[in-house]
Amino acid sequence: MALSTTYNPAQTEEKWYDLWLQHACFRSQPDHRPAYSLVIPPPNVTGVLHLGHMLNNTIQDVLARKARLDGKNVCWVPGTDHASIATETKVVNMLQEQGIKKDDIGRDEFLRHAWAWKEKYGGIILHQLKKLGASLDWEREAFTMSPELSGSVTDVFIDLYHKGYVYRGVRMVNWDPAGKTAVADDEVIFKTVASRMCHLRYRFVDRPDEYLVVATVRPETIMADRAVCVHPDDPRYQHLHGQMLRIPLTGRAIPIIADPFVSIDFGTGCLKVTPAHDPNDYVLGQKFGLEIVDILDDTGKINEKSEILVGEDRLVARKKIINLISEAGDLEKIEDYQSNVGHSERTNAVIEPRLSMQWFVRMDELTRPALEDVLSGAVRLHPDKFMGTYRHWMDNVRDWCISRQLWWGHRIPAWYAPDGSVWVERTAEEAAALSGGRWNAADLSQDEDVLDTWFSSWLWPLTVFDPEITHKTPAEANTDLRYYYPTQVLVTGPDILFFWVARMMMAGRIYMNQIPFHDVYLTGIVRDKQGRKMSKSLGNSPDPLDLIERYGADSLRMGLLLSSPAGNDLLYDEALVAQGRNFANKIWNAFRLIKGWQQALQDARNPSETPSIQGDLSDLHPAVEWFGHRLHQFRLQMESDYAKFRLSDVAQGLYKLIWDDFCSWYLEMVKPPYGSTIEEDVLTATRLYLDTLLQYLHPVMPFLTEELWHALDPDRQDSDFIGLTSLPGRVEPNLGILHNTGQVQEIIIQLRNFRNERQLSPKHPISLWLPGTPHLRRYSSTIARMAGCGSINWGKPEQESQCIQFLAFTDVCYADLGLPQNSQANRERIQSEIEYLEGFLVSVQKKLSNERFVASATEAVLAKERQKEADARLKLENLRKAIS
RNA sequence: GGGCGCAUAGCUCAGCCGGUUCAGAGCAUCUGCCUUACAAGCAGAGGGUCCGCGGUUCGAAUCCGUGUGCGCCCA
Repeated sequence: MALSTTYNPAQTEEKWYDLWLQHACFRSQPDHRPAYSLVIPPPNVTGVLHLGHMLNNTIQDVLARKARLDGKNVCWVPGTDHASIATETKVVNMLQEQGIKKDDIGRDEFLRHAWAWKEKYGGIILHQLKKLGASLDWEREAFTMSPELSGSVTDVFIDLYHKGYVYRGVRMVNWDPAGKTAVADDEVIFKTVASRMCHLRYRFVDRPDEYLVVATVRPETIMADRAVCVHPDDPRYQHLHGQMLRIPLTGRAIPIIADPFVSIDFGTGCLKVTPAHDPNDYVLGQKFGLEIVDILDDTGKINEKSEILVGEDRLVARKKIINLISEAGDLEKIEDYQSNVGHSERTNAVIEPRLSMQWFVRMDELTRPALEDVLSGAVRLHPDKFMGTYRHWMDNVRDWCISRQLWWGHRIPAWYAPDGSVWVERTAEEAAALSGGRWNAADLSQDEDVLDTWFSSWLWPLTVFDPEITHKTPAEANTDLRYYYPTQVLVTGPDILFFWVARMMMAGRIYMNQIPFHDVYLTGIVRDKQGRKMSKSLGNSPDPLDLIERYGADSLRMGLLLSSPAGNDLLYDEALVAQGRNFANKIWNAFRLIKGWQQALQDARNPSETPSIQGDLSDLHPAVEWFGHRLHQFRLQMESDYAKFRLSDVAQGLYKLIWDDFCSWYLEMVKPPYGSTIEEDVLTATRLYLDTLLQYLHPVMPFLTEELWHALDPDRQDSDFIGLTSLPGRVEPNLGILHNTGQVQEIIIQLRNFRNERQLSPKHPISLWLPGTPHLRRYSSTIARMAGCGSINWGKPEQESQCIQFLAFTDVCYADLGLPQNSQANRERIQSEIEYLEGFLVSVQKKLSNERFVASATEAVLAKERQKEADARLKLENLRKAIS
């Protein structure tokens, strides 16, 4: 059977994923093994699969598969998020295309449409992750609005209400006049917009010829002004405190107040205070007991309280009022101005700060443990540079507005009686009961609003395991939750560190009195080569499924991982995926080579049945012994990288271990001379090494490794899986052996270099003189073959002047290139090396003779310096001997 | 305006507790190779005043201050 020279991922990937599912490889149930659990950040049901998902889920899959190889009971929970506002917008738009308006069909009918939409499109993005190889436990798939999870959201609202954490109050919220809903702070996008700064004259009540000039970009709100504020230290206005001004047009009298909030040098130093329409003004209003007058309705139109321009949209009113003020002679001037204006993430409407009755969660007490868990290291952020930002946010957190004027979501379980009293319970009946018989269920009407989506997803790591935990004590948690909680690690983006991660920590403390995860791995954002975010409108986002089809999932995973240290943005370039593909191909060809050796051996005689090495390892090719220790050494490094979540280093390490150490060195070293077959024990060792490499690589490239692991040993059945094997124990490498082979490599590299410099053909024979150390003698035929040496001799050549000398570590070697030797040039080369070493030696000795250095440096540093000194001395001695 | 972070080879980055055989990796570039696994490959090479300035230190890419530039979050 001739194997293709290139690896074909398409043929293998689907086969293995199906087999993995058939044999429930990713299924997890509590047992005696240690648990390793992680919950997927649930993608929105409206989401479109993009490279960010690929990166995020590759990382999770790598961690999950590595934990399986470590013998852990791995449970990776899949699921989706109902994404209240995004989904509602989508469904509204869909209905609009059919000529249906949300308000015409009513809540129940609308929700029927929404559920139908969710059933049709909701799971697509999640299940596309199968193509990536994601080892999720599909039997645990969850949805934030499933009956079970919805029940817990309602419970939490009721519970926190009765505990006093949830309250209803008038607050300044971000009002989206197009969506007619309050939106959260994080759903507001600030854009720089060209606007106009209007300087208006506010005339004094008792002397209409005099006025103060107030600068504002929102002249349409002057009717709601209730004061003009100046800085108490501003000398221009100090004598005016307490005097009265008239608002232009309406003529209403308002006081001049003084507060240090106002910046003296901004505008004219006079700030109009509009408590109903600006968050800062609201605070001032509270402080000074100002009346709150809201002149906008919920669609952003001016209402009757304004007295003028009633019914106009606020943006239209702004233009009109400028003319009116100008006609009244109260317009001082207009300047162009750049202002930051909040826009709704969903509708793009200009956000209005607006006072309204909303539900809130009091945050002060809840943030404290969530902050302490991070500061104490109970929850570790990777990379930890985000701790500063995290702390700042937690120290300045405001109460959380959790009500949304939408239908798609968890409806707030609050019931209003005709007298306006509120009863918070699951059903109208329970609410009536709570009222102590004052009201019947029929008297009560439920709150029209739904809860913020984060108010459900903050329960995610709890309720995917036990949806009833919210009305139980931690000790009463079900087996799953007790076994899997806290989860090991959460992989998500830093942009939702607060909105989601911090809140999960709060919920975890409340309901399990435990952190929800030990580690938080924050991924970067995938950007294009120019550093721009991937976006649909730019069209710079490649289709991940198309990439998988063309390059294979393994290649995509490897490519993404190679270039994405934790927390750093990833500048995506298709060349990365191609690099992954080339790597897959490299391994494939290494496999072909070994398979070829095996075939040749089989043709010659029957290979042994059991893959175990018969003789003493040291009798075999020295490279066999070396690579074993190289694997041990790598293993320790890999474990340390995993422990520090340095997955990019894991991937890079594997890349170099396989490409350089295994393919370029090991396989070339043990390659049998042309025409002869390989030694059986060497072949066996090589197959075992490849087996181990496949195991190490499996978390990163699951499909390829599964395929080759089976192909390498025909005894393996379709029901055996590399992902279910266990990594071997860790062994300390023998550094002496690694050092010795390193010297061999050094010699070969130097000779290749001489050859390249002089443009000598690989066939051009070189004679070599090496120190007769045992390891060099064992490697002599290998060196001869790999460096293209006709002969290898020991010691010093007789015809020294014919040769060039070079250092391999501390030993001097001689090579006769068979060319007329320019001994002068050679001498100079050695001489300059000696000079460098002498300089180096002096600097080391200076250090070692410096009392302050010896006194303050650690023992390890001192030992290192002494070793440097000894090495340099030895080299110098050898070099001087060589040219004397 | 406030807070946080970043600035190392053409590009993307690594350099942990300060110690000079550590200035490194991958990619890209250049040179030579169709060498019996792989041209999606093989063998080599070049390339950096570690953003500027000042300080601490026996010693600074690494610590401190400051300036500049960039990014993110908040107002």
